Amino acid sequence: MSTSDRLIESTRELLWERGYVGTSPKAILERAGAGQGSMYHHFKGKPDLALAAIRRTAEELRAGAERVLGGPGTPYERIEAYLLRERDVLRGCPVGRLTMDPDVVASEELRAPVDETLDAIRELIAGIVEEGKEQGQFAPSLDGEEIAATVLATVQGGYVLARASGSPAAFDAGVRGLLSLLAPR
Amino acid sequence: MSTSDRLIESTRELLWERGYVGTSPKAILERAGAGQGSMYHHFKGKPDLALAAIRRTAEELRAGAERVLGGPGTPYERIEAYLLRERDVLRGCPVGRLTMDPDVVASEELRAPVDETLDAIRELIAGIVEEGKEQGQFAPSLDGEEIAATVLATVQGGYVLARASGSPAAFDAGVRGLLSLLAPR
DNA sequence: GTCTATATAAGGATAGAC
DNA sequence: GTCTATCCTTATATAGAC
Repeated sequence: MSTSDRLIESTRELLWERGYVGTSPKAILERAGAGQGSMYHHFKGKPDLALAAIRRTAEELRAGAERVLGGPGTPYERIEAYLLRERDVLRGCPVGRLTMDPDVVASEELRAPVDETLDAIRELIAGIVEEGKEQGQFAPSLDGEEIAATVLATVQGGYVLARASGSPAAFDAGVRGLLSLLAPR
Repeated sequence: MSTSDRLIESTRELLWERGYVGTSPKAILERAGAGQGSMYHHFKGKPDLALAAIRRTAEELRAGAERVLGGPGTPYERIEAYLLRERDVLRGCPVGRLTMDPDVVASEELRAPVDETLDAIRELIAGIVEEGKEQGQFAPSLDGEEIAATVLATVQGGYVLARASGSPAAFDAGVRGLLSLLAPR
């Protein structure tokens, strides 16, 4: 792995663990085993490196979600698979957590990949819900976009509850509750 | 307002805006219009002051939620009132956001009020759902604890989606989606 | 109780040698 | 491309005057 790659990977880890504000160039360099010079040679500075890291993380998250949501099964089963997917619950969402970072939200550039990723996943789910409505699996009264927002929010909020309590139980409970509401009878 | 109170209030604001990691004593002092000495006279340091601020914020949030959830109406109506309650969506939840703060989660003391508050609200909602089941307003197959987690998660995750997109729309969509799933027919 | 030094470390970046 | 040296600012805390 190139030095540039190691820098990006270290930044990704730290952004996930400590967020943008809580991540210092020094910590990144130590984790990557690189010196100051390397970082400022490959990147303009902390925001530039963070942008590269965020883009890579966002891309990965999106690809994973597309894989699960695009899998086999009925619309309900695909949403179920997404919700029950294996997750490192207590670590939270590496993309969603960035929305609590004031400097990320304040930067049009840093926020863009976060927004686009969550939006893309939302659209995917919305399409699946509409599909389920056509097939009679979901009530016609449901709105695809709204349910998609509910699904994503339950996941993102589940991380919050889990981290507050220090246990994944609350995340699982929220997901089960949502599935019980969505379940085709 | 006493100096001690001004320090706590300034800290509350900053914790909400920038989180624990992103809040410096210096910023607190400037906002409170106090000097270094005052802060270290009234509090042992940043963690101690933050604890006082978090406790006050948590207490307020809990009281507000209890007021809305304990209001008049059927179980569904009370949950609806909670979900549709006026919120400063783009600012996010002053308590929930702390779960993304590594230093808060790492501290048993700082995390406790966060956990207790969210848990208390969860229990309140769970009780209301059980009540609704008895009254036949909610399906007997629903689990109060699970639905409560879903409701809270939708709110907490709604903030994430809203902040990602820079608009409250996603929060509102998630809430409407959840209400459409919960709606007694 | 509050203020103004003062202190040590860390944050973030640049310069220039190799 | 990478390293070390250096720089200025901020973070967090202590000391001691008023």
